[in-house]
Amino acid sequence: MRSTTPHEAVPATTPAASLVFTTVLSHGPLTRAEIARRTRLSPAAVTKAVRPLMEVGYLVEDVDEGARPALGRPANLVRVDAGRALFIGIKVTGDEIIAVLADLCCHIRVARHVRLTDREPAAVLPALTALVRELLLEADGFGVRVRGLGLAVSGDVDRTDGVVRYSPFLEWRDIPLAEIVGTATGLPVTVDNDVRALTVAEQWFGAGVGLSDFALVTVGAGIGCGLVVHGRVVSGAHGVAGEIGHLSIDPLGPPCHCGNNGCVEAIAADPAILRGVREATGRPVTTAAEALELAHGGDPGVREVYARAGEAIGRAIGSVVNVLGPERVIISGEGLAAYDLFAEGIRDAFAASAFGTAAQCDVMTRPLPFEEWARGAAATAIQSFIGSDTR
Amino acid sequence: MRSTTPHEAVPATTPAASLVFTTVLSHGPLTRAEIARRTRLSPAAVTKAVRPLMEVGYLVEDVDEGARPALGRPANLVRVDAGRALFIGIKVTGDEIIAVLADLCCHIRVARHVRLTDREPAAVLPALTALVRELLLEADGFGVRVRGLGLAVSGDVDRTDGVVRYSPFLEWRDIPLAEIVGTATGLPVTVDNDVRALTVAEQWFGAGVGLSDFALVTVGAGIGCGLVVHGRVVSGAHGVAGEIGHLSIDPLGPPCHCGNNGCVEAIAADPAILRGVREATGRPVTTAAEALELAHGGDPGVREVYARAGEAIGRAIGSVVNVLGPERVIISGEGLAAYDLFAEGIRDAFAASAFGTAAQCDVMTRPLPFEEWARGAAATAIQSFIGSDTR
DNA sequence: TTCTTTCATTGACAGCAGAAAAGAATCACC
DNA sequence: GGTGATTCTTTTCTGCTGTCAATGAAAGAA
Repeated sequence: MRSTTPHEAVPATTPAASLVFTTVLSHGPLTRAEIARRTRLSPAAVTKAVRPLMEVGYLVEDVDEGARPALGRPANLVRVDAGRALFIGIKVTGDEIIAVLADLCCHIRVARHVRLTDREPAAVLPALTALVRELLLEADGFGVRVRGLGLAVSGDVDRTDGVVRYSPFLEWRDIPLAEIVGTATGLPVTVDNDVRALTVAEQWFGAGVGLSDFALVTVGAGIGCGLVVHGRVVSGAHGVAGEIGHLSIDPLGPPCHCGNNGCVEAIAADPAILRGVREATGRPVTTAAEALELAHGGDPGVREVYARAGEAIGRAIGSVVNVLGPERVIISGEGLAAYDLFAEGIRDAFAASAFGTAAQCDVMTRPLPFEEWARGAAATAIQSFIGSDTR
Repeated sequence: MRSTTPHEAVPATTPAASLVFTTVLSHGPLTRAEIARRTRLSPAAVTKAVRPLMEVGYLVEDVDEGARPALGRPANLVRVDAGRALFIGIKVTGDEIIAVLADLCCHIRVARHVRLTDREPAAVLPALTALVRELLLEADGFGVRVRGLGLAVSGDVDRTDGVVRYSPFLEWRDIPLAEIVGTATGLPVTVDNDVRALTVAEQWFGAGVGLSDFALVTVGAGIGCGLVVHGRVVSGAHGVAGEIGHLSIDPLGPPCHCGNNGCVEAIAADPAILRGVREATGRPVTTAAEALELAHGGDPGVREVYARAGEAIGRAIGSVVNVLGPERVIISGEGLAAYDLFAEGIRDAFAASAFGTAAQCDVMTRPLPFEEWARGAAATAIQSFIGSDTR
């Protein structure tokens, strides 16, 4: 969360103001009285927090007369003026850069992406800054300033100083990304791990709103997991957390690149599924779409591969639930396209492995458009802009 | 954390005072300047927080002139007057009650235990209150008041309202323990799960001091795990967390009473080890001590049983470390008596299953005297007395 | 002795949030 | 159409907390 340039008009200066702002941001239009109840602040404190935020335009009175009480004076709704500020979110993968321009409510206004031929920082960074400049022009078109830039990178990322410690896909080591991009663009930059960024988006604007403990499981090229405990995203003492992809499910299972056998990723990630499908059918299947087609065509061997994958995911979720007891698990990721094939395996394996009341945990799915990763990056920028406490 | 009676002289009334007090409590004698640095309060704030605490006697000036700076005015050390308050901690198991009288620094002054013949609440509660009265008399002997009573019970315990939801060992359901014992004894009562209580003790007075993320793994009749994330003990949305005993290590492993196969508890808990030893030797071994003797006698089959158990524990720890990335894992519990037999299995399995930098996690052991569980209960009472923020 | 360094305290001050009360806007009822 | 009840919102006042800046205190160094 390094800000390379000071931003002039931070919406929330005091803890109470920040609390009020984030409450309105996450819980839609609210009356002042409702804000007071939710935040446990006094009504007076809410009034005093809301006023300056309205003066600078981040909050507005909602004209819509939605919920009036059965009795008494009608309440005035307060909501965030989404268009008051814009943010850029960027996800850098090994072969492309996805960028979005998002508003204060993290709604995507513009999405762009460019393919990469070279993953060297020297090649990626110019493409990245060019993309940022493009989106800054778009923002000018809206007549709104961009107040922050969030970057999401897979791997070991130190969010506090904005350094990419090691990203296996990009083959980057110790790149001070926040500093580089900050000086190149003049924007306040946040850098975070991609799954954590997605978790932030879910926590503030998605299915994690209002929950203090939940897990986000992503299924796709890899198996990832973002965790929110006590209302805060878990980073781990050494920058690693949520590594459920390398939970070992079956000591006799297929070998994993990590050196173990039967890791979730070695059973349920795209490459593992493709290999399974090739072995089952003998055909040279190379894309997830092809494999999916075969499965939906009814090939029992292929369906069995997906069923096993679902079971592995379900057991991994069961492990997370047993360890942390979250309120909800959100399953997302590109692999969700095959969810109908996973579903039964996940459900059964989860039910079998979750212990006691932990099984009451709500397991749900959530589709993930490809710009969602970049939206997660934008969410971290918004979070930083608001000055929320992420210690 | 229900207090049934208000306590008259809470040491810390303001957040800053509570912070200062807990800092001094955990980090031994400190100079005011050092407190200011650690808490990031201003020196003035420290002075103003310390004074009232000294006036009521919870903090005292330490006469020992320990660390004087190389230059400048020598610093005065401040420390907690351990003897200024006493607390009772009680662990209730299926067949006995263990109780300790502990001072403010959670040092045990007196320990008692009584055996139980009946685990019905109607039989246990009178024995419990009698034990409390005994310890209150002991406290009178010290001339110090008992300021709180902590109870630790295994199973699903709601610490916020002090209700035992379900304790399998005791066969208790929905017992409002805090209320009952509070009215019977007139003391402020806290009730918590036993492993969480032990975790609190470790966090405040043990190997977890100063760490914001660590795990405590207990090995014995069962396999338990207490977690501290973001500086707070994890309770789980449904009151269940740290259930690593039912992580499934091997789908083909021995059946577990939870319905799954190959749970850690079905491999590494005392009953599983005893069964394994019986199968390996054909002898009617019924106690952990006997099994241990056979193993130390060199029986290779028995040693193999312990080695497998160690491996299961190591893999469970690996799972926790992969998911949460704690700074440290503390292994404790009665089963530690066999640690020499577990050690290699734990070490190897942990090293194999921990992914990436998570493997840097410090895994250590800590012996656990039988009163330690009761000490944990006392720690929760101290925490509640101090008014620490455990939300 | 005088300066430097560090620790500790003091008093003034600013800011935040709560309490209480007043004002505002509506409905229900007579 | 008044009047009262009810709920939302704001205002004013007040207390508390923690920071700031200045001061005092206690050593060693020059």
